[in-house]
Amino acid sequence: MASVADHPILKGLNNAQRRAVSSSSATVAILAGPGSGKTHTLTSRVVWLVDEVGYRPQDVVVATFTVKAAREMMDRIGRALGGGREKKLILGTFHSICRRYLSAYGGKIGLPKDFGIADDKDSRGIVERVCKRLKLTLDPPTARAWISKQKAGGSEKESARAKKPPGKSLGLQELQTCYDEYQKQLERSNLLDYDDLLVRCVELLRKFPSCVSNIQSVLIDEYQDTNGIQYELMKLFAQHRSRITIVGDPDQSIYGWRSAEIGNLWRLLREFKGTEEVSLEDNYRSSQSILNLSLQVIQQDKDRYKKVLKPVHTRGSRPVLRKLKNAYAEADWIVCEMRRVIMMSGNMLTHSDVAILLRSAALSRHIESTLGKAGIAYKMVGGFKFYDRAEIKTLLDYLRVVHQPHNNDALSRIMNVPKRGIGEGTIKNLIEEAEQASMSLWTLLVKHCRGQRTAKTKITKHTEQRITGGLIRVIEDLRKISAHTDDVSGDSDGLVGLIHQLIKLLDFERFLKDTHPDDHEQRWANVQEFINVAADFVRDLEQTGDDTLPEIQGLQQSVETELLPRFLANVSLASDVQTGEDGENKPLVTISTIHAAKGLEWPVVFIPAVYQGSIPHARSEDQNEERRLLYVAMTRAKCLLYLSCPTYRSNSSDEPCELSSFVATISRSFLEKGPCLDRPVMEQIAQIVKRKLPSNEAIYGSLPSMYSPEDDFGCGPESEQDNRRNTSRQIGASIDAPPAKRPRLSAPAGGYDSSKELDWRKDYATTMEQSSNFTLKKSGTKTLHMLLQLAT
DNA sequence: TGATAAAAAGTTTTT
DNA sequence: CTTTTTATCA
Repeated sequence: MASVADHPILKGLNNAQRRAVSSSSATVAILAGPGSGKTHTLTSRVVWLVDEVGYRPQDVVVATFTVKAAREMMDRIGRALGGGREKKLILGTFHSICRRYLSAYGGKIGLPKDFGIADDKDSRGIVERVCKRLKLTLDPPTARAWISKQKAGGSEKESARAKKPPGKSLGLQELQTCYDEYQKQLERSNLLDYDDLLVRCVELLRKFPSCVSNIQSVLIDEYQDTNGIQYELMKLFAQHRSRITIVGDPDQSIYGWRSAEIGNLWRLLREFKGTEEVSLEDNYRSSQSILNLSLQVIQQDKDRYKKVLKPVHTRGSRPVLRKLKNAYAEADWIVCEMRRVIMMSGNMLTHSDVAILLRSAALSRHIESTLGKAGIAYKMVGGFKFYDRAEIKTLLDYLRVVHQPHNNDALSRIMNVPKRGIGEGTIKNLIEEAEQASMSLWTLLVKHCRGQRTAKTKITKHTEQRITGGLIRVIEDLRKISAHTDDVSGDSDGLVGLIHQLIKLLDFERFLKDTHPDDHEQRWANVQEFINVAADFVRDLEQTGDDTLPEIQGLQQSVETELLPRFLANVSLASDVQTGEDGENKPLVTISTIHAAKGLEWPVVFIPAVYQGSIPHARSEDQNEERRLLYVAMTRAKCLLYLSCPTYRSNSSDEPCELSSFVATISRSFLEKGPCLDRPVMEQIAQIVKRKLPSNEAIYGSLPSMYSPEDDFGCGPESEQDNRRNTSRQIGASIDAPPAKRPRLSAPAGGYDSSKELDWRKDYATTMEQSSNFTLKKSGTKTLHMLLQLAT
């Protein structure tokens, strides 16, 4: 026993955590609030199971919900385990694990070998088409949501959720027809949508349990987010030994809209008697006052499962609820306050210690442009996706057609890109015609152009030539190249070569210049970046050999040889592109959606737009979930937490804006303005972040003279002007100059002595200059490339 | 029939 | 502020 307690992995864990990590129970449920070290505990248990219990890494399944969480976990386990053994773990998001199993064993359940993955856009397009063709009176998005719900619910009737057939039985009938037709379409294009990955994997593991006969233990992170089908998957993965470890927090369940069922927790405890429950009660993250206030928010939910949260840190300063005139003032204030905090900490805190968390990605616009103008570098997490940029999407669609010519949707999207004189109507007709003849669009086109069959849709000679020469030819040439990339070990830049060739054949740079004269450089840079991403992918795959499943005796698995399908799958399943290694040099402020911020923490957190309609969102169905969302956001903060709310909406009509009901009743518990940041306060912060606070001399010496160390935004002599919207933006450091080519350095408003400004502004100058391109461009077009520019 | 210009409408969260 | 629909012209 004593030797067990001595294992290095248990060092630095508290008693409850140790109990969870080293538990010999078959099933372990770790329930704990934010900041209690849940993920750390889970990773430690993985290490424990491998190192101490002796399971082979390839016999352990670890499932997460986001790609980011999976990467993070892989990193952490790797560090603790060493020897690169973590790479053998079956670790990833549910979706990526399922994809792996399906490509290895999908043949057993009649799945074609080279199935593709239908992303959001594909599936939306298909549903729309189906609705139109069958003349259904359905709202396509609603239908799609319904279909997804059906799939995600799981097949076991545990969830007696026959609750809402939206509307009448007629509606239900239509939905069902739409569902069937949708599936038929997917099948025809050899595609699986996100939900299908899970559904089909359940089918596989149920019919062929031997695929997972090696699995010793299954671990699930963020368990409160599992939906019906994921619960089934979990059980199926664990079907041979029933060894399951889950960690979760019902208060942080924020994926109900994705059919997550909190009930899965009780279900687990019921179905697996003798589950050891461990609760982690110590909160290592936040100051007492942040924790108290977050608790006040979440406790408004009367039905919740109550948990203990014991702060280990000092009281800290009270969170702030700031009211501003409008969203512009709000953004300006954030910049101001952020600077104040950093200055008053004598740079103990930097930009990378600050996060701005948003209910929806669209809210980032004001903030991004204000940060840009203030010359503050930032990174945006969630929201925009690199792979969604038009030019990248086009290239990807070409690649998808190369891989799967029968993917009608991808083909129809690229048919007229670059322009080949085929209009929307023509494409629609052709698809329709192919549909009638039950062949794919590709087959129809090829047949037509070879003269084996004349399409009844009119195609002029000229366009026909362009299709033959420009499209069919390109695809077929590329397919030849692709065939040579077959073995991974051989030609290592096969994939990259393929992409290069594609770009060359399309004359893509010229195409971009022609179609986007204003910002073709941007877009071309994105294309270059895309090539880099592909190269990285190839390199990573060669290094890690990741993605493969352990061999099981007596079981034939088809080996994934081709690079292209793997790359495409990776793209569909990755929400963002890895920016990791590049961005770390410059401290960047993080802007993120709340959803994407789950599991992360920052010393300083801003939550703007805390108003009715944003949190809770106007379109949300579940108030409690919205409240939990706010709770998640608030509990990301370690030391300083700021909520803010504009009094007026800033879209054309200046309607008044109502404070979120979640904080309205407790608004008196907040400070109205940023706290005083004197020495004692800063020392508490230093203690929480475990850094050393610079001396008073160092802090105050570098302060601009006459600098007011208070949060007096909007109270100074300038405040009169703030009433006009356009001038209200000038607080952010650089904008009171007339519009210049490059943001000019000038004194912030508010009556400081501008002659002393130079010293402290020097730090910002470099980023400011580099960021000029990004502030002057339309703000929607920020790209990875720009971030890289900022970073280097 | 397709491309271009002008007008209109639309914005949650992720795999 | 942007994407999608509609009208007009070639």
